[in-house]
Amino acid sequence: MKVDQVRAAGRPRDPRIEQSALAAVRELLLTGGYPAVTMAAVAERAGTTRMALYRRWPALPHLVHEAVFPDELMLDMQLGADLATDLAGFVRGTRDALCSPMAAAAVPELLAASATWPDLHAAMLQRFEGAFSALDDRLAEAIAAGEAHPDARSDELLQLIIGAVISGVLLTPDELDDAWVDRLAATLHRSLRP
Amino acid sequence: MKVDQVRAAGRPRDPRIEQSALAAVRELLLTGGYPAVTMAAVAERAGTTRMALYRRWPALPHLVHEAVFPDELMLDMQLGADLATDLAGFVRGTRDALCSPMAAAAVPELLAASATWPDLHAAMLQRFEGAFSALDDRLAEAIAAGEAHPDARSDELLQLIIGAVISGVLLTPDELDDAWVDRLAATLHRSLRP
DNA sequence: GCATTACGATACATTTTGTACCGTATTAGG
DNA sequence: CCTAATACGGTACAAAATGTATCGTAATGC
Repeated sequence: MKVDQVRAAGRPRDPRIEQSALAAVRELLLTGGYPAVTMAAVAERAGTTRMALYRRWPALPHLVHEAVFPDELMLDMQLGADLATDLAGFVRGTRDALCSPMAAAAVPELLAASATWPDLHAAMLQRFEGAFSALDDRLAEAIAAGEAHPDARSDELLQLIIGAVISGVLLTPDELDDAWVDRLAATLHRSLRP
Repeated sequence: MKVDQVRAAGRPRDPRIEQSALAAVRELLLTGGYPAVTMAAVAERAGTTRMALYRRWPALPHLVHEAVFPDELMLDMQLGADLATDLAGFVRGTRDALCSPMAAAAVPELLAASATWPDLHAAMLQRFEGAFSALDDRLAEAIAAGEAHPDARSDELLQLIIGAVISGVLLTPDELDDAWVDRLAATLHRSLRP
């Protein structure tokens, strides 16, 4: 999958700087929230300079995004149960990914920054690709089994799940407990009935 | 409703400054997006100084919020039809309020700023109070008429509507047409069936 | 008249960003 | 070995934005 990069001439980048910078962002997010994350603060805590950061990321939101969402989302879901259980798993995974203290501190600013940097917008969407295809497969399976009505759309379902989590974390962040997850999953399940 | 303010001593504030400042924010939002809205730019376009703005609003997001959402939301909904139609009206009104060019430019930044200013968070929630109580009444009516199942919750329904619109405007802002509204309303209607 | 507040204008410190150097270090390739 | 290319740390600088302060003047209530 990963192509061999053409070995660039000149001194190679120190790989430890990238790791220490990402770690510094995570620590700053948890201790001081997004306002504490500045290029200067990250560089100082990572033991390097702002120039080394500008070489690696075009702007602060890209660095924050990579620190908070280094991989695809919701890889730990256990699908294969009945539809209601799998839906609850999707909702729980989405909530856990977007409502952790670190994500809650970063997500609103990342969403706002997406208006300025379209590539950041695309990068955030890309993190949901795996979840989306899994949801798409699971919904097709449910439709084939007669457990969901044929007009149900996985993109609309994903939009409802993500939207409920986002509006929840933005508007009522203290109420997103497991009972909330189960209620939302039950509602979505009802919306899929044939 | 409005209490007579105790007439403060000293020179009264020029009411035209407040109006011209709010108008300046709206113009700047439409022409240059949120990055173009700064205290200096607003003051210059409004024909006043930054000091006059700082006297009226504690920070820029409060000024933007008042410019974009001066009143309660969705006062133009026509309820009283069947549940499916009224749900579509709710969804359409929410979409129109949050997806206008001005709102789309301001909402993400306002949501991010809510983390810093809790009063801004409360002010945004307050704009939905009228819509929430209307939705609450309409849902209670539907439950009484047997059109919705008794466990349906209006707060969860509102969260789904707002969330779908927000995730839509953040993730796929070009697909929120009337067909999208109708599909979402139909899905929500299905989720409410007894 | 006096106290109080608003206004326009200006000034100042602070923070953050983005860019630009400099000398030094590390690598690839001739 | 020598050169080109790039990274690194350190520093410097300009620009923008925020927040606070000051000054003389204007408007209002008591």
